[in-house]
Amino acid sequence: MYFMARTPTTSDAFNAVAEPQRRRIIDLLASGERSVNDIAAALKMRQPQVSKHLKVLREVGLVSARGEGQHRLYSLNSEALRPIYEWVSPYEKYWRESYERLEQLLGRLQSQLSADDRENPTDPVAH
Amino acid sequence: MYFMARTPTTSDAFNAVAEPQRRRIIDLLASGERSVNDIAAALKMRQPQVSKHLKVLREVGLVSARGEGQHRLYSLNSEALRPIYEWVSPYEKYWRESYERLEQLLGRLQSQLSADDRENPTDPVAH
DNA sequence: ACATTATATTCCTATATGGGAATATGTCAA
DNA sequence: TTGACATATTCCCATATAGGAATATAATGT
Repeated sequence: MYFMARTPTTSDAFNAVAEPQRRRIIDLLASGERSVNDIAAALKMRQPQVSKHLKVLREVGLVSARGEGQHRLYSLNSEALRPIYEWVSPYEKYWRESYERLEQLLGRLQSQLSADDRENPTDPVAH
Repeated sequence: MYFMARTPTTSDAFNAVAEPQRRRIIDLLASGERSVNDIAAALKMRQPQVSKHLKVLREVGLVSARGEGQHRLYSLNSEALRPIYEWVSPYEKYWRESYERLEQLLGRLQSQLSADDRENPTDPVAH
């Protein structure tokens, strides 16, 4: 294939959850099974749009539908989020480490300041 | 605005990392600063494409460039991945829980089987 | 000034959206 | 069968790609 445009949303979970509305749907389904109209009402979306998003989510295995009856109950398959978690979670330690460095620095600055205060105290309520 | 097409890749980190090549760039930068050509060589990509991807990553704050000189050294700002981590990590417990349930079930099945064996032993090597 | 090297930008094009609107399909109940 | 309701699909359209190729811009060394 000569032309490779933007990766389709159905190519993997990363692309599927890039769309904010689909993340809202996933978040809603985390609390349990829901019908299409339930989802549409809860998220204030139109039914066809919800159906279309659910189709994308189904194609990447993020949700599955139970019951071919009048209502179709969609449920979350959180396992499909695993590749995202496994890719991103190793990075968590980086910002946690830099936060801890900041905390330590702040602690050192504070003890430095109180040492200065004892040597050269200033009146907290200047008149 | 009347028409809202697919969310731009520069709208947030979710959309930026949906592209696999950009994830490769991020993974490479995790090991330290790199110049554009370094990245292109390491990942076997063409330089203009790398520059374009870096532009997207810059616009969402995922990388920053140091030095306006001949070489520009790009470095990762992992903090920008935090929204992704914070969105996805609560789901980790779901599949861990279902894994633990499977493990427990397997354990119960195994002890059940050994109990059956003691009551009704079978020859492991039937001739 | 000039060549060299590094990086960024522009133009091109096939593809893929996502929402609105309308419609089709499917299922149940009387 | 005929409604009534739930869900899926189709068409439209403006927007946004991502890579290839060529070119522009920028900084450095001699």
